[in-house]
This record gives sequence, structure tokens and C-alpha cells, in this order.
Amino acid sequence: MNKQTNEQSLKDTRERILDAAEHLFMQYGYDGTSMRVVTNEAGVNLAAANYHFGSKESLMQAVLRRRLEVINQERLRLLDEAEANAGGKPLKPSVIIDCYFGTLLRIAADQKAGGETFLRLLGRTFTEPSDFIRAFMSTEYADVLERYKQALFRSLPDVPKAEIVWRFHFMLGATSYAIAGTDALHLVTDWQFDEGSAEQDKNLLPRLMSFLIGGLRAPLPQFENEAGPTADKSANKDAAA
Amino acid sequence: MNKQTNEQSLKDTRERILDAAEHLFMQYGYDGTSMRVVTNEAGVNLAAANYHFGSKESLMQAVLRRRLEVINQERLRLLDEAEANAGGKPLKPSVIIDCYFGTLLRIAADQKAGGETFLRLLGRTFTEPSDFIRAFMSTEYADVLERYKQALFRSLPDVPKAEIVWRFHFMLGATSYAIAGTDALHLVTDWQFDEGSAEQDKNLLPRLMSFLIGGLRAPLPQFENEAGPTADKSANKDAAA
DNA sequence: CTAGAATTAAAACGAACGTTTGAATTATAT
DNA sequence: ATATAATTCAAACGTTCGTTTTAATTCTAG
Repeated sequence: MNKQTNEQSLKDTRERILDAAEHLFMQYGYDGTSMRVVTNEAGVNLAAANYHFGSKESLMQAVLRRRLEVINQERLRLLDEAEANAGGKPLKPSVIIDCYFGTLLRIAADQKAGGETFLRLLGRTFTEPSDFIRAFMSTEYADVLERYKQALFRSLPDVPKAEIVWRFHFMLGATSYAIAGTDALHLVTDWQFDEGSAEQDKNLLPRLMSFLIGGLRAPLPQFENEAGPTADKSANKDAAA
Repeated sequence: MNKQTNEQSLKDTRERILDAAEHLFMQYGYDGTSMRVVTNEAGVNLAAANYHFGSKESLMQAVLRRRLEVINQERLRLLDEAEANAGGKPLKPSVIIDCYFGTLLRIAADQKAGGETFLRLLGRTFTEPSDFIRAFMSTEYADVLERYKQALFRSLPDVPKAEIVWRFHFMLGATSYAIAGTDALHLVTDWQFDEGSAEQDKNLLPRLMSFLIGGLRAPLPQFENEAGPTADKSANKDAAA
């Protein structure tokens, strides 16, 4: 065969392994997935995985990196664009939240095949116990998280930075659960609403965005050890300008 | 030895295994924890774990049930009490949220030793991939979730039930992440604020409560396929009465 | 066409896994 | 004290794990 066919089949083996690993890591977790089931589902030889990726850990990193690079680069690009359009003024919190969380859901919706699968894998990856996974995620997210953190600081100058970080943390959690699958949702409800999976996906983003912005802009908490009485919650100052 | 010493040592073996399993499952996950490291950390023989619990799966269930029973019974008791005091009128959303999420954090704070450990384990358990764990959680939570769902429906009669279920889901996610450890939080920030771990724990509840109630009461989302223009978000109706 | 590199294939490696066995030990009760 | 039950113990069971090895096969390039 010619060169094209060769490179095609090479890419096919690598990508078939990545696709199978993505799906199985999502469904059974990293520790719960063996190299044998990955290569079986990919239809390749067991040794091919170690030949192309070196180890199971490296395979997991490759699975995550393949899509995270696209998502995080788009996140940085959109934030740059929004800040350029704002002309030096702080961005609205809702714009920042949409650049971060909206980009994630929109890109995942684009990639028809593995998009939803990767979303659910990503949701679970944040709570993966393996040290090397958390270390990988930490470095992979360091830049984009720092940029968005600073953008939120500028956007909410009257809110203590510690509160912003905590609420960013809460938003990450709510989003991860939202996308980590409807399994946890079935746990909450019988879920006999008439909408199908398609409409669920379509409406997830506006639903999530409303919740996230509502939480981000909620009145600041009253700590017990702070000065002043434990006032009525409705008397609290709104978090967002 | 007398009867007391016997029962004491019996309970000690069982509880030492439970304590060790709780800690190791939290740190390394279910699949990442072997029966050998559990029994080693507990200082008991390997076969003792299978003798007392039958299998690794049953051990995991015993670890979860030991503390979940206390928490969920208290959740039901507080909701009963609140509804009795309300005299037939719907409860405020903030009261419901505090009964559910506040109880979790307060009980965990009480149990000095394993409280925080179990909180972090529970946060991760919701995303555990193993089928038997999710099945166990589903049955273990069925009653309390149904009761709180109905309470929220009554509390927010003008909000579509599907939205309430989704927002309950988001709240569960935000809470799980909040308690699943500051590991994910270190991922977000350098976290060089001057507060120590003690103050973090003390302030987590009010911080989380503000965020959750803000998200729950956020304006309802506008779906693209709905009637009416994509209005300014501030024009939306508030979700809570 | 052919040498050499890249990839695939079957088989095996040692280690670690959950679980079981059967004897030894300890507690309980008459 | 003694029979009975409950618990602990060391050892081993068969299986599966990630990885490696070595040979066969396929592709690339002169």
C-alpha cells in the first residue's frame, strides 16, 4: 500500500485505542479498566497499547490531553477576545462563566462521537484518586485557571478573593456532576419527564449557567466569628456589582 | 478474660477494619485499595476482613452505611420537625437546604476522628464507577431524596419540577466537590490565604449555603426553543417566591 | 527489488489481586 | 473443667493485572 494507507492505519490504531480507553475509563474508571479490555474493544493487540503509549498512565494522559488541549486553548482565546472587546474594563461575571463552562459544553456537543463520553470522563477525572492523574490535571489546567481566576477578581472587585476561589470551586463541582452523567441524576429522581436525551443536552447549558451565575452572585456568607449580629440573610450585601 | 473484654476486642477488630477501609477508600478509591493494605493498616489478619464482612464489596457497603444511616435519619428527623413547626405551610428553601446539606456538614464536624474522612469519601463515592456502589447509594438515599424533593416542590410551587430536580443535582455536585477534599481546590489556586484548615472547615458551611441558595433561587433559564425573545437575564422572574 | 525501520502478533513474565482453607487460638457456657 | 462456638492465623488457591519479550509482518526508502 502507499504512504497514505500506512499513515491512515497507524492513526487508526492509535485513535482506536484512545477512543476505546476514553469510553472505558469513563464507564469503569481508571483503576477499573484493564489494558486488555481496552485493546479488545479497540480491536488491536494488547502489546500495541504499550507500543504506542508506553504505559497505562501515559495512555490515560493522552486520552485527557487529546481533548483538553482543544478546550483550554479555546477558553483562553475566548477570554482574550472578550477582554479585548471590553477595552480595559472588567468583564461581566456571566461572560467569564460562559467562556469557561459554556466552551466546555459547546465543544463537547460539537464532537459528536466522543464529546459526551469525554465530558463524563472529565467529570469523574476531577475526583480520581490516582496521584499522577491529579498531578497531570494540575499542570494541564494551571494556565487557564489562573487566567480565569484573575478575570473573576477584576470582575468582582468588592468580593473577597477567597470567596471567589471557593465559589469557582463550587461551580466546578456543580458542572462536573452535571456532566458526569445522568446516573447521579437518576439517583435523585425517577426522572419520568417526557424529554428525551437530546433535549436534555440542549437545555443543560442554560440550566447550568443560570445556576452557576446565581451561586456566584449570591449574598456573601456571614461567618459566626465576624462582627455584627447574625443578620437576616436577605439583608446581606449582594456579591456582584 | 470476661465477656466485656471479648466483645470489646471483637468490636475493635471490626471497627479497626472499618476505620482503615474508610480512610484508604477515601484516599485511593475503591478499586485502588486492596484488602491487604486495609488489614495491614488495621493491624489485623487478612482473612479477618472476609470473616467479618464476607467480601470487599460488603466491606465498602458497611463503611458507607455506618455513617450514612446516622446522617440520613437525622435529615429525615429535622425535616419532620421543620414541617411540624411550619403547620402545613411550605418550608423556605433555605430551611430545606440547611436540613439536608447542613446536617451533613454538622454531623461530620461532630465525629472528630472519621468525620472529615468520611465526608471526603462520600464526595468521591457519588462518582464511583462501580455498579454495586451506585446501586447501594441509590437504595440508601431513595427515601431521603424523595422526601426532600417533595419538600422543594412544595417550597417552590412556581418553579417547574424539572428545574428543581436539576438544581438539586447541581447542589449535590457543588457540595460533593466542596467536601471531596481541598485537592481540587489546590488545583484552582495556590491557596496562600492565611487561614488554616480549622477555619476553613468552620467557614465552609456558610460559604456553601450561600452559594447553594443563590443557585437554587437564580432566575430561570431561557431555552432557545421557547416562546419569547432571548430577554435580558435581569428581566427573568426570580425562581424563589 | 531489497535493506531497514515501523508495526503487529502470540506468548510469557513476575507481581498483586480477592478469596478460601484448615489448623491454632480464644472466648462462652454448662 | 470441658465441650462448643467464635475468632485469629499462616498459607495457599486460581485469576487477573501491567508490562516485556521475541518473532512475524508490514511499510518506507533507495
